[in-house]
Amino acid sequence: MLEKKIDFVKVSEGKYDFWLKEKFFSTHVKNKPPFSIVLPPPNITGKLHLGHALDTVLSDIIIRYKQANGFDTVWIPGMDHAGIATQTKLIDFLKTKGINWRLLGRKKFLEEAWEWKKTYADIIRSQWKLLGLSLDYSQERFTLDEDLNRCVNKVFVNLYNKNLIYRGERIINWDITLKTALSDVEVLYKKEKGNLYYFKYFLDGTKIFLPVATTRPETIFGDTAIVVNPNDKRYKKYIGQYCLNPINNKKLIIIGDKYVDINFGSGVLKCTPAHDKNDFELSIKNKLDKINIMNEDGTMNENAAFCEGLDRNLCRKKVVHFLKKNNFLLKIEKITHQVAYSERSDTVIEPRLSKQWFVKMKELAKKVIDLQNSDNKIIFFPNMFSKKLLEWAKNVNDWCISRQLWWGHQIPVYYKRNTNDFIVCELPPKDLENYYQDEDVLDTWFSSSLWPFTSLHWPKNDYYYDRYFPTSLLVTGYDLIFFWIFRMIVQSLEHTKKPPFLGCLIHGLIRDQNNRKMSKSMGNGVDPVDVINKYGIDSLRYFLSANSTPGLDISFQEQKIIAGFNFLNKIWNSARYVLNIIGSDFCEQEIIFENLSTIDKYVISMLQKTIQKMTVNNDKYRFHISLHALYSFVYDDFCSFYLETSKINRDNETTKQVLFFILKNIVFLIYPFCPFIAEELYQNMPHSKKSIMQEDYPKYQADLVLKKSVSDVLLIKEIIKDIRNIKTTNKIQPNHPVNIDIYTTEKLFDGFLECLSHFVFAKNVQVFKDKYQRADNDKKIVLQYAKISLSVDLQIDKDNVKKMLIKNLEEINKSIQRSEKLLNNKKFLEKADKQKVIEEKTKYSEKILTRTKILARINEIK
RNA sequence: GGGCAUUUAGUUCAAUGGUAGAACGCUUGUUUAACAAGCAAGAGGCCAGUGGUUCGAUUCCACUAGUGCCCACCA
Repeated sequence: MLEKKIDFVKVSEGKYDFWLKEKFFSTHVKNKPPFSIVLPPPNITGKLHLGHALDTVLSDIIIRYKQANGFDTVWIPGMDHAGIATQTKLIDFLKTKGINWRLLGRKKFLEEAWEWKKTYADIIRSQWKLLGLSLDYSQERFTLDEDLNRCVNKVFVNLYNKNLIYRGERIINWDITLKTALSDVEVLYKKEKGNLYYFKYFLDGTKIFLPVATTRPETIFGDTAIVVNPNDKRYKKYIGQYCLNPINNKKLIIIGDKYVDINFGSGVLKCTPAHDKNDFELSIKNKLDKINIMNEDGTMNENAAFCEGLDRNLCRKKVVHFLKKNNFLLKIEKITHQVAYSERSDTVIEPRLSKQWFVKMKELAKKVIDLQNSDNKIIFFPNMFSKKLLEWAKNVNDWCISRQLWWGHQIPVYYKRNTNDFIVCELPPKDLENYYQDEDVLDTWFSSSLWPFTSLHWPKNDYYYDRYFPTSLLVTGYDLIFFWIFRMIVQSLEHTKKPPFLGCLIHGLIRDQNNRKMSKSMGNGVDPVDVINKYGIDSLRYFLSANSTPGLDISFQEQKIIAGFNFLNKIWNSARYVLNIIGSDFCEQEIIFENLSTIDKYVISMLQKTIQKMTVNNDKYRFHISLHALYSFVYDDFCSFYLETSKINRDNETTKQVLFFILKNIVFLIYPFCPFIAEELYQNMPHSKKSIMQEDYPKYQADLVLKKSVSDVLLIKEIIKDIRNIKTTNKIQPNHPVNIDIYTTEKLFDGFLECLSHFVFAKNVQVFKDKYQRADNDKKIVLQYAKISLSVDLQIDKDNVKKMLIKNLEEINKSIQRSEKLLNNKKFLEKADKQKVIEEKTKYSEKILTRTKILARINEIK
C-alpha cells in the first residue's frame, strides 16, 4: 500500500543502485539503432550547480526516452581538468594551508592537483547519482587521462604539420595575477568610469605641441611613434616630423595612418606597440620599434626608468604627477569606457607582447561555414543558434592556446638545448637529454574541443567510435557556443572529417526569482542538492523540463518546484486509488475498444491524443509542451472526470481494466522525466518486467480514438460545471440534492444519467422525449444547450434566474455576432478551409437554437 | 557600431493563422468514500505601438519603442 503523500526519500532509495546493478545504462544492443550523447564534462572545480542539473537532466530525459523507444542508447560521462579554473582554486586552497605553490614546484603541485581531482570527482559522481543520470560509467573519461593526452598530442601535431598551428610573438591578453596568456573569449569587458588624460607632446625644437589622449599614461615609456590621420587638416603637415616624449625626451616619429579616428579624443594617437593590439598592428605596418615596459606581474621593468619596480597603477599616478608638475598635462576628461578583465582572476587584463602558440582559425572556420550551409548541417534546437554560430565563425580570430600554467596538457614541442631548433611530436624524442619540453600547457578548451571523438576512442576506429560517432545530440547552454561548440565542430571536421554531433539542443541559463543571473559573488545561487532534499529529485526534474523552453532562460521559483511536486503527488494518489480498486488479484486483459462505454472510450481517446502530442513534442525536445499535455490529461480528463465517474460502479471489471490501462500509460509517459516515482509505481502495480526501464514508451493508436464520444462527454462536462456554478453562486451546498428533468430528442449516451447524479447529486432524473414545455414553477432553473434542455429544481429566487439567463444570452449573442460576421463574409466562404466553413455553420445553427430557447425562457419569467 | 532574442492575467511563464492557457496569488464555498501540498466555483488579458500580407493576425512580415544578451571596440 502506497503512502498518502509521496515520501521522495523512500521512493528514491536504492533505485539508482538497482539500475546500475542491472547494467541498464551500460548494456548495448547491436540490433537497435544507436543513439549517443556525450556529457559536457563538468569542471572538477566544485559541486554541480543548477545549470549542470538542467543540461544533464534534459540529456537524461532524452536518453531514457530514446531507450524506451527502441534505441540502443549510450551516454558517455566524463570530467574536465579545467586547467586555469582548477589551478586557481588549488592555489587558493594551498594558500589557506600556508603553502606557496610556486615554491612547491611543478611536480609536487601536480600531485596535489591529482588529489584534488579525486576529491571532486567523487563529489560530482555522487551528484550524478542524485540526479538519476543514466550514464554509462564503463566509458567514463577524464580530459587529462593518459590516452586523451595522446589524442591531444596527435591533434596538435596534425595541426602543426598542416601549418595550422604556429608560434609567434603577438599581443595577447595577459593575466598578471595568474601570469598566463588568455584567449580572447576568456576576457570579460566591464563598463567603468575612468580618466582620459591629455598630454602635450612638443614638436622637436619648437614650442608647438600635439595634444595626445590616453587612458593608460603608464604606457608612455613604451611609446615609439605618434600617429595622426593623413586626412586630418590639423596635423597632416606634421607627418614625417618628430615629437618629444614628455616623459623622457625621446624622439618619436609622427606618422600618418587612416586607422586613427579624427573625431575621437584629440585625433592624435600615441603608439605603444608592445602594450596594445592595434598599436602592434601599426608598428608592423610602419616598421616601428616595440618596447616592453612591464614585467609579468604587472610591475614596471627597467624601461620605465624612474618607475621601475612600481606596480602599474602606482606608475600611472606617478607619471601623471610628473607630467603635471612639468606642465605637460593639458586636461583630464572623465569618460566611461570598457575595461578588459580576466574571467578567472578578475584583474585588469594587460595587453602584452609575448611569444605564444596559436591556432589559425580562418581556414578551419570556413569548414564550419560550409557545413552549416550544406544539407548535412548540424540541426540546432532552436534553429537561431545556427545563425549565431555562423556569425561567430565569420568573425573568428586566431586562438591563443598556450597557457603559462602547470595543470593541463603540456605542449608537445621539444626544444633542442642551446639552439633555436625545436621538434613537434606525439611522443618525447629518444635523446631527451638533448631536448627540453615546452613549459606551457594548452588552453583547457583545446582538449575539451576534442571531447566528442576522443571520449569515443578516437583515433582507434573501434566498435564504439564506429557505432556512436558522430554523436546524435549535444545538450548544452548557449553560453558555451563560442568556447566549446564552435571549437568542437572545428576540430571534429578537421580530424575525423565528420561533425561531432548531428543535433544540438541549446538551453538557457537559470536565473533567480528576480531574473538575475545566479552567481557565487551575488550569493543568489541555488544548490540543487537543497532542492532535492526538500522536494525530491523528480520534482526538480519535472521543474527543469516542464518550465524550460529551448534556448530561453528559466527563472527559478520555489513555487514552481512545489507545483511540480503537487502534480507528481496527484499521479501518486490516483495510482493509490486505482491500485486499491483493482485489488491484488487483478489480471490485466486486453481492452476491446468497441465494447467500451462512451466514457471509457472518451478517456482512452484523450489518452491517445496526449500520447500523440507528447511524442511529437518529445521528438523536438519541446518538453514543456509535452508535459503540459500530460498535466491537463491527468488533472482534467483522468482525475477530475474519469476517476470520479469510475466510482459509480467500482466493481465493474471493464472499469478496472480501463483504470489500470490509463494509469499504466501515465506512468510510462512520465517515466523519462521522473524515473524514480515511475519506477516506484511500476514496482507497486501489476507488471511483467523487472524494471520500468525495460518497458516501451506508449505509442499513439489511431484506432483508439473516437470523435463522437468526445463531443458528447464535453457536453456533460459543461452541464456539470453549470450546475455547480449555480449552486455556488446561489450559496447552495454542493451536495444538495436536485431533481432534474431532461428534454431531448437525442439519444443520451450510456452513463449520462449516472454521471449527472454522481457529480451534482441529481435525484429523480427524468428524461422526456418531447420538446421542453414551460416549467410549472418560475423558480426552477432551465439550462439550454443546442440539443438538450435541463430543468433543474433548485428553488432559486426569480430575479437570480433571470439574471443568469440574461448573462447567458449576452454570451451567446456575442458568439453569434462573431459567427455571423464570419459567415456573411463571402471571401471567407470562398477562400477559407472548407472543413472550417462547415464547422462554423454547424456551430452557428446550434447557437441560434440555444438562443431561441433562452429567449423563450426569459419571456416566460414575468 | 554589428547581431540575436524578448514584450501575453497581479507575478512567473506557455501555446496558437479562426472567440487566449497554466502555475502561484486573489475571492467564495467545501473535510463529498485517492490526494486539504486536496476538491469545486469565480474574478482577472482590446496578447507593447504602427503599418503590411491574409477572407481572417496575439500568431507571419516590416518599422518604432522598451527590456535583455552576444560580438567588436577609440587611443
